[in-house]
Amino acid sequence: MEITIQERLGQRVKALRVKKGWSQEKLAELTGFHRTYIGMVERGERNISLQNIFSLSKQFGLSLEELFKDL
Amino acid sequence: MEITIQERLGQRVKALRVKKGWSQEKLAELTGFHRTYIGMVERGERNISLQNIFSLSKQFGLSLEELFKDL
DNA sequence: ATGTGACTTCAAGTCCGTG
DNA sequence: GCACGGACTTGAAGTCACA
Repeated sequence: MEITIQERLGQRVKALRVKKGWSQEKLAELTGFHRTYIGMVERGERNISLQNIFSLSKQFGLSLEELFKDL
Repeated sequence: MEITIQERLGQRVKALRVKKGWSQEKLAELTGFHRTYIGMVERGERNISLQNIFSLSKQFGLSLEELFKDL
């Protein structure tokens, strides 16, 4: 079973979040998303929209290009 | 008025499509999207999802990183 | 060959909770 | 601090007739 693009992005988001020392709740608070949604995104269960991808990348201080680097 | 991220992506998609010599209808056929949907994406009127962004990037033979380069 | 408004449908995204 | 579930509301996906 191939890993999907949303799972790959989810893993990236989780790695970045942990690196920042943030809980899912903290990232939810920073981005304005719901805490359960962050969890679903990290598990690759949600097909996130461009706007929301952009919100996450900004929170991590990354461009979209950087966010998707080697993904 | 700032240009939005979806408008920037739309312009990028259009530029890539034109460079390939494709009409919106041709790109629609290749990606499986509706012709009018392609137009709306190019005009930045749709908040496109990760899956659909990925479908477009594959059609252009680009990685997501490349698609978002300097965007 | 493309722009636009108006749809319907179903997934995105929220909010309550539990172990 | 996180995964998971049920029951919501909102918004993207996808289509069409017409200009």
